[in-house]
Amino acid sequence: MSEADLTREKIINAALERFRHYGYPKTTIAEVAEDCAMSPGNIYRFFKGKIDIAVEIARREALSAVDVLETVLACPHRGSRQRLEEIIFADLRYTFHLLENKPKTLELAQIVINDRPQFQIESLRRERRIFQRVLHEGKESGEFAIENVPATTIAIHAATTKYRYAQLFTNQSLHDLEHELSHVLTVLMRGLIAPQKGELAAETVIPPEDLSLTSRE
Amino acid sequence: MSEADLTREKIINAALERFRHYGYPKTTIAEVAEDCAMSPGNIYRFFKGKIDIAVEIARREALSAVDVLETVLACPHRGSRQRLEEIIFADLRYTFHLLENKPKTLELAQIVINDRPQFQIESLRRERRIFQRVLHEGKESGEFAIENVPATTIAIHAATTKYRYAQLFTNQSLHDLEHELSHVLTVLMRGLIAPQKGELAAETVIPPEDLSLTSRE
DNA sequence: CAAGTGAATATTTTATTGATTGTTCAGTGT
DNA sequence: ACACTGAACAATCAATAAAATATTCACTTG
Repeated sequence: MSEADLTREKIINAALERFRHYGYPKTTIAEVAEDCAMSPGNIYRFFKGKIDIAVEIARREALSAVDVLETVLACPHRGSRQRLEEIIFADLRYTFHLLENKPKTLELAQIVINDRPQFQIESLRRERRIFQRVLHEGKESGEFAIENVPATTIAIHAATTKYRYAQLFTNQSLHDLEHELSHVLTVLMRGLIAPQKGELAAETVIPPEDLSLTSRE
Repeated sequence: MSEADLTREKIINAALERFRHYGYPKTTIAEVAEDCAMSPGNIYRFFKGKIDIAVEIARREALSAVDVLETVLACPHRGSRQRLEEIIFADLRYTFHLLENKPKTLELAQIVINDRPQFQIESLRRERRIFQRVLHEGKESGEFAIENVPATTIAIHAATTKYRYAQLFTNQSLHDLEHELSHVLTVLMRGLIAPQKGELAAETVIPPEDLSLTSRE
């Protein structure tokens, strides 16, 4: 990593700390510069403006959120249904805890999206790509009866909107949301699973929470 | 209707006009009173405060929204699937046009919900009750294979959250949303419909818009 | 010349204050 | 007793002045 890149990282980390503690608006460039033992002006050799530091931080947060889902995806599983369900539950739990433990993260994301609407669109697209992998694999294995994988991916993603950053929509408890989601998934899965001579697919069971995925500190 | 009730109605209508034109915050009690040819003080014999006038107006709006869905429900239909789908599409279209044509209505609703969170909970509950009627009837007729009607009602309602006041979540066009919703409904309906020896239920077709339901002026 | 400074400037935020508005209530007329 | 008034008071808002901050840039430094 070049010298310049290291300086850039130093700035990002200093800003991250400040944003987490005091929030984006109350963090000044002068403070970040001081934390990095440099002058305010020098920040601008690495970032076009204050908002661009926030964009970079939010971009990394979004990528690490997708990483959590990828980790779930990588776990050995019995079938596509279970994989898909665990990913959606992981999404609910990860975003729920995020808003509970690091409320400034949401504030930052909203500020970034306000300035760069494209940011949200791309984050959603990345997430859908993971869903699509599972749906595709489920279709190949014959577990899912899907005619149009991209359209169905969008459908599953849209139908579970309420369970991403759920606190934005409702003040239900996580426990409540998990129960509700299990009912949603029961219907969705019955709609996806290849019909077996008159038998109804089983109800969704709430998977145990994998605490190793929860972001701590 | 008693004399007092008539005065109350006069106040509500005057306030409604003002709220629609100028919004809640920029409407003063003095103005509403003047429109009613009475003194500001007299308003308070009929409403505890300014916010309570807004609550009453929002309550009526919410009831008339449910009425629209009831109207759809009352139309003669071939089956429960079609009824349910038309209700959900009507919901999307009605709320979409509402936010497009009467943006002050949303502002008012948000102000009311902010002060009276219970208001939203009850509105959602009223809507779910309509869904539940259709699900129940579909179960009785054998068209739907549902074990737990209340839980499934909650599931269908939650899965279609994105299509109520959609502009709050996305800036997709109505046309886009209708397409997306048709995919969501395809999966949901396959999950609801009693399985028929290995046959996949048909894809959802976007129903024609019934313009008589659109709120005009 | 690459890395950085810090004072100057433009923009945004915050604090202050005067004006407006929501609400109350003693009082008027019926 | 009832329907209502309008002035008084408290709470809120809007305008603006003051302060803080983001950003630029001419200028060191190594």
